[in-house]
Amino acid sequence: MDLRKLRYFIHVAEEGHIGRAAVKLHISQPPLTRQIHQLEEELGVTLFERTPKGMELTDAGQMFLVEARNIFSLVEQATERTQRAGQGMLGRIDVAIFGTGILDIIPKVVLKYRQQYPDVKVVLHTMDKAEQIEALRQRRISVGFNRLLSPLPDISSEQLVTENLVLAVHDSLQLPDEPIDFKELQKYPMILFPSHGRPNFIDKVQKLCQEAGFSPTISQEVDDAVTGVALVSGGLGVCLVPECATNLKLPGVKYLPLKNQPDDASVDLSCIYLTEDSSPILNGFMNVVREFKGSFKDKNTASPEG
Amino acid sequence: MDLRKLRYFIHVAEEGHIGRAAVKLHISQPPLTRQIHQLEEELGVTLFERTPKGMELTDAGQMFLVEARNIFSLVEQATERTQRAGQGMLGRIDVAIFGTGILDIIPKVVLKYRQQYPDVKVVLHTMDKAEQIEALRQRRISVGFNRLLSPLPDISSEQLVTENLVLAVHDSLQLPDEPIDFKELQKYPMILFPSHGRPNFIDKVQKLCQEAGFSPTISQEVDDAVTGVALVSGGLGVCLVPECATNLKLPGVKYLPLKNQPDDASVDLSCIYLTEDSSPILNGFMNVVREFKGSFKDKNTASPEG
DNA sequence: CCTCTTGATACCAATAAGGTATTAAGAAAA
DNA sequence: TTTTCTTAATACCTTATTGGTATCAAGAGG
Repeated sequence: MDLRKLRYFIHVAEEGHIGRAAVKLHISQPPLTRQIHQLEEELGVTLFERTPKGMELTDAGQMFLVEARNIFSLVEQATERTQRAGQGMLGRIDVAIFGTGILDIIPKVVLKYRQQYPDVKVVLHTMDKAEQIEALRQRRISVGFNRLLSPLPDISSEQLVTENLVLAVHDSLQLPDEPIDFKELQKYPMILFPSHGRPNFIDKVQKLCQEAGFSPTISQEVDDAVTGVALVSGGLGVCLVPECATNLKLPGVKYLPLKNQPDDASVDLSCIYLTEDSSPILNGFMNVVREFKGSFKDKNTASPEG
Repeated sequence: MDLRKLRYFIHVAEEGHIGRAAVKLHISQPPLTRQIHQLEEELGVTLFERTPKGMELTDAGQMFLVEARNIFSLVEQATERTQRAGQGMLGRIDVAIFGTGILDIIPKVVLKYRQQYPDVKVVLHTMDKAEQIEALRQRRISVGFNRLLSPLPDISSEQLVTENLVLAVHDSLQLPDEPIDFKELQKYPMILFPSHGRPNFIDKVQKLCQEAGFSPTISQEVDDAVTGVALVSGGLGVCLVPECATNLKLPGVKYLPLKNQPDDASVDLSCIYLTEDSSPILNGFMNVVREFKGSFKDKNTASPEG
């Protein structure tokens, strides 16, 4: 079987005439006759009734015509889909997400990517830092979002944005709606997160407090920012969170900007992927990510308080 | 594009190794390398990552692998279906039916055919004699069942069975459950059918009466046997019907055998088809029809009376 | 009966596929 | 690091397949 024979067969069937089909195929009549004969012999089926007027399809020939057209349409589809996959326009990308990124930045990136690449299926996985790196190396994911990354040889990291920190406080503390001095933090019990995946945001906060000259009173360690703010809402203390967490509204919780904080009182959000991964889908995704680089502070519509 | 290249690609993808794939394909490595390159060039897509360990599919390559397998499965299916169509095992046959044949013989033939050829779709059309002949010539049907056919050059006819005639009478006539003399018919008003498609059963009955030496009293002409027997049930007269019509039970109607009837007091049921039609599906159908030839008198389980 | 059409056949030329020998390059082992 | 092994890639030749030209056989229509 041969796609050439199928193409020839379709033309002969449609023309009902070997000569005319040969003209349309830009070949001469004898080789076309031969190809049709070979096809019939290969199938063991008579596809045409030969009449003095031309070639008429048999029942089996009519069936084969339908099938041959199906095959061609599938071949076309395969070509097109493969080419689109080669351009990163079609396929699937597995993305790992973590922490407060999902409250603002990641959804925007994914939404933009889906608009630009509607035929790529985006699958999101929640993983902590260590899981992301392992999953990248095992190719279970192609890209991950994370914070506070230490450099690795096989994994590239692109910083997406740097976010200021804000303080989640409870109304009962009766704090004014204005920036709060970083040193004031020592007055309040603090909720810290996440409890695993070091070096992490807990280490960062403790380092900042040290730089500011005090040691924080730790009320509670929790797994994630949402839980932390939930505890703030419950009156268990205050909680330092990245600015994007202000999208999280909980009863009695408001977010205060900081003043007089240490210079590095901010967290980055980075995108990580295997350095050697040159797949067009990852490439397309990273191009979208790069469009967002540094643009979040401006675009961020979150009001200073919850 | 070429099915050979697709086959080669699938093997290389499955082996992940050009050398081993070449062995399985019973060719040497260099031409296989070349074919894969040609395929990639044709698609404009890199299908494999070349590593020192072998060939690893890219995302696009993985997509193409799925598509290529689909194409092959479709090619196999096309081959098989066409071959079965060539053997009359797959396809469609349009059959015309008419009159009392549908009460016994035709359903049995169709049932048997469906058992032997389960993948051929049988489409039944109700047509009178003239319509059948026109439809045959226009290829709208492949075969028709009919009675009392006059020979035609382009249409072959095979007699399927010859049926005796029986008389449908109403209980109110108080006739005994035994054969009735043909000449008795002149005593009763007769219902005749069909009113069109001459030469037909009406002509046949009138000829028989003439041979028996009387002229029938015509109570009513109707379109078909079912209507005729329905009128018998209504007490409008008696009705000569083929034996198979005894399967038709209507209130107050019983069927009496005849005695002393003219020698040709019977009707044939024939199968007609285009003489030049040599399609395997018709051939298969006619083979089933021939199995039934002459077997109906024995098999017919109809009791002498309704 | 002749002519015109059709597809089929025979033979040659062009193209494409396959084979052998060899190379370049990266990984693994010394 | 160097050597050796593996891998796919390349160059060159041979074989097979495909297409072209000329011609034929067979029906249909005038």
